[in-house]
Amino acid sequence: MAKVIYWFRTDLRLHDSPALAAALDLKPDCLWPIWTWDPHYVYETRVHPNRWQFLLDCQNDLSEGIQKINPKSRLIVMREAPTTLLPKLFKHWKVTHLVFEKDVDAYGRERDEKIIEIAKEQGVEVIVVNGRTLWDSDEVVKANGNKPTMSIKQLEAAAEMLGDPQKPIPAPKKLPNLGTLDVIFEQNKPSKDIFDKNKHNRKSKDQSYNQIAGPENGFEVPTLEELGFDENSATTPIRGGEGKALQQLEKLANDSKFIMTFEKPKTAPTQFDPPATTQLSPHVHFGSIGVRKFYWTARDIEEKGNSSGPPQSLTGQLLFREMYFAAFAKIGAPFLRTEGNPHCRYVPWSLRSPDDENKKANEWLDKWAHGQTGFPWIDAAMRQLRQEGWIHHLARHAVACFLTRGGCFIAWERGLEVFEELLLDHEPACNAGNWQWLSCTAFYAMYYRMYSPVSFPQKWDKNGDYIRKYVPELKNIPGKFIYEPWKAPKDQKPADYPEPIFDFGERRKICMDQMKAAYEAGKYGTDINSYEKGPSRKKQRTR
DNA sequence: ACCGCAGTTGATACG
DNA sequence: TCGTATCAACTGCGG
Repeated sequence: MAKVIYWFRTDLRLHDSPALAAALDLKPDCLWPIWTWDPHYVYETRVHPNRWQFLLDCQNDLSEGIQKINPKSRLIVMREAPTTLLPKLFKHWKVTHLVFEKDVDAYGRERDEKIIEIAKEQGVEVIVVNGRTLWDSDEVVKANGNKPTMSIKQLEAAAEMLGDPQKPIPAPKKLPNLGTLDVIFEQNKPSKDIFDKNKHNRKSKDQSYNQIAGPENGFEVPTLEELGFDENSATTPIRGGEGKALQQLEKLANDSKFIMTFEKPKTAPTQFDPPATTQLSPHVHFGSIGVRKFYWTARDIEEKGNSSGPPQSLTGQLLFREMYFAAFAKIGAPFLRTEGNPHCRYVPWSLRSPDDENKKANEWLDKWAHGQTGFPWIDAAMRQLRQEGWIHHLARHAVACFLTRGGCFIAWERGLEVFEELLLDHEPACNAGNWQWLSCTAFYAMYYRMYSPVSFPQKWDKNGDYIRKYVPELKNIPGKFIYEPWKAPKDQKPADYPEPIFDFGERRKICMDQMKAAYEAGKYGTDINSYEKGPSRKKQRTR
């Protein structure tokens, strides 16, 4: 008689879930679909209200989806950290099995190892199933000679060895009833001195831990109000939920021309109505779309036509995600920073530490983060990001290059933190990997290829319609000045738009020279304690 | 080993 | 006003 907890994390869906299928294979007597409301996410991760809203959408939709299959079940949200909560549930609810989807995120792995150990002690069987990625990232690493995948070629070669990803499976038709929901134990509240990284976004104190089963005592999904956010704080039109995700995917599947001709570098970052790419990334992050479902939908159509294929095609984009997951899986927590990361080049950026008191650099960072640099293309992208939680991939390239090697020369980790807060699709592996790519510290090396904040966007948007939408101060400026308003004559220059923070041409040269010097020094994140005088990595390397 | 090539660019010169 | 060639000059990869 199996009594099973299915632990939902970043797999907020019923379709294409090999882990949920494994739980149902146990033919459970009862099954608890549980979400643990973890202080690590609530306080220790930067999350904008836009992303909270998306997550709550996903949870509400999932709970409804479960109830549609079995009206006597629903998503059970319990407000406590999993490492203290699950052992109590095991004991008091007489749980026999715990099932969840595999996670290779540095925090996730540590959390899951603890849980697995405790479960073993209590005689609870744990079943972990790969589902978040197309291939188990640990298997990818093994197939890559036990090394992190640092190029798309390496990922493709490893994937070739592992064979095609599994085909997606349909949602279950039946779900078991819930077991007991008696809470005959104390709630462990988050420590009082835990640092709340989201305090600046809250109107009032977070109330989500008041009761373990929520304010209605029904294990319900929390609300933005409970989290202390103003009701108008979620400004994005992009909403979550498996239902929405499947609709979006179906629309995509019916547009085979879009899929067959898709080449990421050719899509326009300035296009906004509708955007030039699928906007499925937040669903991929929260698991409201299954990555296998997405992959096979795209691949079947790519193969029927004359698609360019990976890496530029739609499936290619998912392969980049696999590459970053496998790199993170192997490198672990140091992948999220330069320090201690043997694969990340050391560059003497400004603000290498968040407490660095470089006044000018801090001012530039702040203006960059809030879309006030005086470069309309950069500001438009950063304002769209803050407002909507999503910008096109190439816009991310442009603003990331601008903050790091192509303008401000500020440490990529400072930009990563801003993206962590604002992106709906924030995925630690992809975010860190892309910041390393754009700052030319790993994955990519052509630092002399620099995005111009003036000429790059003009390839797609000569008139600057994108700027006019997101930087309303410039709505009526003539097209020939829209990317360079500082060149406009006084009477045509809007008074409420800032002057540029620097002369881009000058900064371009300074950054390029510094990057050249950093490449010649050849030091990496593991040289960080000795980088002023330590031996050059270039000379040590035997290749 | 060595060589040539290609990779999510920009500025300029040319017909 | 275009499209295209060229240079700048790093790595990983394949022949």
